[in-house]
Parts: sequence; C-alpha cells; structure tokens
Amino acid sequence: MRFILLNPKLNINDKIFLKDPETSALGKKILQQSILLIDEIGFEAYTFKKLGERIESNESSVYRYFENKHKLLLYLSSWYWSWVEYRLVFGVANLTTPQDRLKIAITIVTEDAAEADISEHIDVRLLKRIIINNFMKTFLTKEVDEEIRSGFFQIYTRVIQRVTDIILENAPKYPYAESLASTIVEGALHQHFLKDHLQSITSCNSCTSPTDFYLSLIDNVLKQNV
Amino acid sequence: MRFILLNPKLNINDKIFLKDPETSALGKKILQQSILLIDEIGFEAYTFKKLGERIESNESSVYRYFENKHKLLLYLSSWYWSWVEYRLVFGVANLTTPQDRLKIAITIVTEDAAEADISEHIDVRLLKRIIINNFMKTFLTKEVDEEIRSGFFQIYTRVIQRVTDIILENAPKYPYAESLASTIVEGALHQHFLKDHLQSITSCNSCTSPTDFYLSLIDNVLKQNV
DNA sequence: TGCAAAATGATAGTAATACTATTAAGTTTG
DNA sequence: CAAACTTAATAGTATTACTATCATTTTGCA
Repeated sequence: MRFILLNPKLNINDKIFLKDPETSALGKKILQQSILLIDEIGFEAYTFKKLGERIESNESSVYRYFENKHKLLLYLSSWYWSWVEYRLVFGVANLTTPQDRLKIAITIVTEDAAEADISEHIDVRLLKRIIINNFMKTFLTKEVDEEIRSGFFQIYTRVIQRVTDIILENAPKYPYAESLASTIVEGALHQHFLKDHLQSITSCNSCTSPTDFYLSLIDNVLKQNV
Repeated sequence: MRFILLNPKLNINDKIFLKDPETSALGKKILQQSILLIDEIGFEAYTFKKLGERIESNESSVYRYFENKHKLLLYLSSWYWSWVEYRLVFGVANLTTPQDRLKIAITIVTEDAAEADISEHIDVRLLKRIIINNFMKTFLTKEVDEEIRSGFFQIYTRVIQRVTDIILENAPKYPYAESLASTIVEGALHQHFLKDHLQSITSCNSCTSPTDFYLSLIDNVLKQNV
C-alpha cells in the first residue's frame, strides 16, 4: 500500500510489456488474476486463453499487454524485486551502524512476505510464492544474454548490488562480496522452496527460517573478514 | 570412463524411463544426441521430433524410451548427480582428516567439469552445462511433490546428505549443516551461470572460481563453529 | 453533447507441440 | 526358422501460442 503510494513509477523496463498494465483496469485485472491463476495451476499450465476466460475477457486482449507469458513473468518478477528494493532502501535508510544495516538488509531479502503486504491489485504473499517457484525460469533460457542486455534484470541486479555494498561496508576487504550477495538472495528463494517440498536437505522448518540461517552465515563470514 | 566401468548399474529410478536407454544402441544415441541438441538449441526448443530427425530415427521411437522431455531431463540430471556422487565417494574415501575430506568434497561439488570426463556416449562437459542451465527446472514444477515421493530426486538428495555429513564431521554442533550443503551445491550451479551471463553480480571470473568462493565460505563458517 | 480515436471482445485461422495409435519392416534369439 | 521384440513410418488428435480481422464499447476532448 505505502509501496504503491510512494512508487507511482514502478520503473519496470518498458520493453517487457506492449502496454503498461498499471495504466488500465483491464491491465490491473490481468496482473491480479495472473498471480492467482499461476499460483493455482502453475506457470507451465497457465495460458493467456485460460486467463482470458477467468477475467471474463479475451485471449486477444491479454496479448495487447504482453507478447507472451514469459514477458508477463518478467513483469511480475520486476514488480517483486522493485518491492524488495523499496523495502531495502527504506529499511536501512535511518540505520547508522554498518552491522545494523547488514542485519536488516539480509532479513529483508530472505524473510517471508508478511501478511499485511497486500497492495490494491497485487497480493504480495502469493507473488512471493510465484517468485520462489518460478523466478529462476526467467533466467534459464536461451535468450538470457539478449534479455540482460535489454535491461530486463536491472532491478534484480540492483538489489544484489545494494546488498553487496552493505556487505563491503562491513568487510571492505572481503573478496567475494558479489557472490555472497547473489548466493544469499537466490539461495533464500531456494531454501524457502526446500522448506515447502524437500525438508530432508534443508535446516529450515517451522522453528528455523532461511533468515536465521543466512544471518548466522553472514555473521560467520564477517567475523573472519573484518 | 572409469565411472561407467565401475557403475554398470547407474541406479537411476526406473520410473523415470519407459525403457532403459543404456540397454540399446538407439537408447544411447538418444542420450548422446539429446545432450548435443539441448545444448545447441536450449531445452525449451528441444523436441522429440527434432531429436528423431537428428538421430535418423523417429519421434515415436524416442517415446518408447521416455514419456516426455521432462522425464528425459530427469534422467540426465540423475546421471549427472550419480556421476558427482561417484566422484565424491571415491574422492574422500582415502582421506583421513575431516578437514581434507571437506575440502575435497566442496571442490568436487563446485568445480568445473574437467575436459577428460567424457564417457562413451555422454559428454560430461556438455552435460554439466545442461545441468547449470536446466537442473532447477526439474524441481520447479507443480508435480514436484509427487516426483519427490516417487524418488526422482533421490540421487541428488543423497549427494547433499553426504556433503551435510562431512560438514558435521568438521563442526558437529553447527545447526545449519543441511542448508549450508544445499546452498553450496545449488549455489555453485548458479555462480557458474552468473559467471557466464551476469558477471556484475558474481565475484567469479577467469581468476576466481565458484570453488574458491565456497572453500573460503566453508572455512569461515567452520572457524566459528568448531 | 457528439464524434473520432482508442480499447476491448469475438471469431477465425495457422503452425507447432505433444502426444497416441496403427501397421509394416527389420532383427534377435530360442 | 518362427515367434517375439524392436524400430520406422505415417496418420491423427487436442492443445498451445500466437496473428489477423472486424465489430462493439468506452473515452476523451472540441
């Protein structure tokens, strides 16, 4: 809610969409119902035709907003990382010690979506689940280099860079700050996934969260790299 | 080569295939040429029809070995993790100190495929690239719980558990051994991917490898958790 | 208010995908 | 050498991932 109010410009790369879905009622419905539908049936089974039926509109209308469902997923991903970035920037803004800033930063990029985080048409809790289950698929394609060049992953990389910078504030000589940041951000999604599906290879459960694990990890690294 | 000789039974869950591809010339051709074709055009564009043409056989013949391309990818993944497990088991077998065992284990699960690792019909170097680009897709489906129950990810989870055990040998009281192991194994694939496509968010490049990063990481963790 | 432009909805059509079924030909092996 | 099995070839179906066209509705601004 606050997020939307303070971010009228979401800053999503405009090559991702044909027509900005935030500018019309139908567009918002497409976003909202896509999230519900992808969460229900999975991204593979999700089609624009099924979405069209669900929103009592038409396949062809959806195609006027997004070229294909991959672009729509890129849009949702950008929205999600934009939301993380917002919370990251404001979360650390008033903190003075590097240690506090790092602790909050790691918490924000690894924690569960809180229940209250529901903006008008985007259910962030469901969106986070979609990101956990699908974000890697936006990367793992033959077209990834082209799409990186087009700036489709800019917001995501900016989030990683912000975390990297905060790590370096704490340990200026640590030589693997970028890899540690990307490992934590991507790894947290993976740990959430394992917690839901493959408990035997994660230490995370109802008592221990990915955030606990990564806070401990970063603490161990920093103590060795002051 | 040695791997194939010492592993006549690859131990791949037999619900993954309809007919074991290792038992016929056509089956081996399917594996070999699938690896080449997926590497060339990507898993999304890869179809059994294209494969059929390429091996001068027929779509319908391929379907007698695998229900669909997802199962084939599961097969290739199992083959890969089986190969990692083999190297892991033999790599640490004669090492007496926990420290050495851990160092070698982390190296094996994070390093590049060496050029020499080419068995008869499987080019392990290409296979590794396919795993980097596609392994997460085998997980990220609506059917994952069912497939885990069917044992399709058994070899992978066994690899993670072996790494977990070796971590615990070194730090018996460390509370996040499973998560650390899964973060390293999955994260190493991701770091290899970033090194190839998104250098700005990884510290890995031609001088620094994912192995360097994770060896340093595990060293930091252990020094804090003796 | 009224008309032009824009947005949406409905239908149809195409090429490719992901299969299944059938049958014929070739190969193996007991 | 015949039965059993494997493979090859063809055809066919339902679904997907679009594109094109046109009619209808909504809007925005003169």
